[in-house]
Amino acid sequence: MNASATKSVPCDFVQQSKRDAIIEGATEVFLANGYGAASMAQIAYAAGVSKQTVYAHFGGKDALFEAIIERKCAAFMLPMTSQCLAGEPVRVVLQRTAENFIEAVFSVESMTLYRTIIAECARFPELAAAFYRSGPRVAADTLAAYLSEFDKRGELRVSDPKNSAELFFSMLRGDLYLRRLLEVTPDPTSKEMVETLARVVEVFLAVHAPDKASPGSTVGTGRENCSKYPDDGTI
Amino acid sequence: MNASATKSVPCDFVQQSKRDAIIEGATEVFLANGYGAASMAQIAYAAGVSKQTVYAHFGGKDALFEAIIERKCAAFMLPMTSQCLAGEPVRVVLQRTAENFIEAVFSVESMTLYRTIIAECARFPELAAAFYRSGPRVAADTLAAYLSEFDKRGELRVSDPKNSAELFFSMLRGDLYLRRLLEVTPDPTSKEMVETLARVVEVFLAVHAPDKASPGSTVGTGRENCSKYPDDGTI
DNA sequence: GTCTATAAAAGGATAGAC
DNA sequence: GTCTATCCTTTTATAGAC
Repeated sequence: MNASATKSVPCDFVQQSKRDAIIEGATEVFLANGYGAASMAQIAYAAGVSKQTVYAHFGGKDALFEAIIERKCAAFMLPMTSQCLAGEPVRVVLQRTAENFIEAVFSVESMTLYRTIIAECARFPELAAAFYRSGPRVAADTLAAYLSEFDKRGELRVSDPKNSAELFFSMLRGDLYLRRLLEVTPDPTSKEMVETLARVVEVFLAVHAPDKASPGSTVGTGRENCSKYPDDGTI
Repeated sequence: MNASATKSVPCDFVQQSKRDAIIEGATEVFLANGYGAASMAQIAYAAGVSKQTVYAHFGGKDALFEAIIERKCAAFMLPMTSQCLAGEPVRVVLQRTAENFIEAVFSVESMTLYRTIIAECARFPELAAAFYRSGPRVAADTLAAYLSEFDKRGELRVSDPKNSAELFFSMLRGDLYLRRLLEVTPDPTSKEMVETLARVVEVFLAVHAPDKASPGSTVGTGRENCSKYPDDGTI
């Protein structure tokens, strides 16, 4: 009946639990500064707790970083997977997929997460793998499944759905993604992104039109001797 | 006549100068560990000099890092620019450009440089910009110039050479680049890269065939209402 | 110019009180 | 569980001898 319970927090406008506060603060600090430049003192301050509380909950800096990044990776593709496009016509599927992809991938938060993971992929290889699986991989697999359907129904000609899906997302990233990742001016405008998106959809549809040969098949028209390497299939 | 000269190095199998040794050692350590995890002591040891010598030559860690990365950026695109392709037929230009690009960009050294720059692009924004200008930008501009020529001669239909060049390199990077950047298994094989390269050239040629509408032009076939956003050209 | 030795600070992790 | 105070290591940067 009294307030002597060990786990209740009397003041309720603050964080529900210290643990959540730590997660929030650590996310902010790690994504802003990267792993190396983020200090435990800084994280504790941002969370409004003492350093020792951070250690009590997460053990150490490495474990905390892994928990934070894994959490972010899991939430990364929500905009992509929240919408079911089954039954929609080809163009709608491509357009919406592209929009969802851009929304998920071009956001400031995603770019920061991506930079952080790349920066630490030597020290935390498992995080990089988790990111790849929960992000680009699931996006490509999802689109590939749609493409297979369209191929079966004869609405597209897609001999290798996985490859074609990857091609779609590669085109979508394009130079805009690089510029945004490196924070190079001029930063891509919303107009540029919409134009790129539209062009990518058009190119993709043109390449996979049902009456054409699929890009997966080898087209043998004059491909001889263009390489500077010997013709043994390697580089 | 004696060895009292202040600048000569009697033993000639070692580095010609301490400065070169520092550059070499710092490059190695910075690219292996990143900016934060690299220590000046480590760099001095790798260079075979004392810490103070490093400070005497470069002033501090920041200035040393900038010098090292700028140097690497300048040398980054040598494989791409060392070969002149003027006068070659379309397919040869595309194939060679793609091979040179992959050679320059997929090398272990390039990937490491790229990771390091991304990791520090908040702290050293000018380095990121220098990388972009000396790498992706010059590659796209070079290809765009060739594409303009082919368009004039009627061998391709390229309404926006810059955009098409960027599309070409975007397709070329593709999922393979992402996997290599994140060091995700399975690492792309040489065979995969050659196949991707061939497919990209085919797709690019198909999309820019002289008898077809260029992907830059808006194709008005059924593009209405596919977006989930209002139709005002923004996201 | 180059080295050895040292100063000065910051960061990760822990001990012990409550 | 949480906090304050502290330990120990590492790191950047500099002083002074040769």
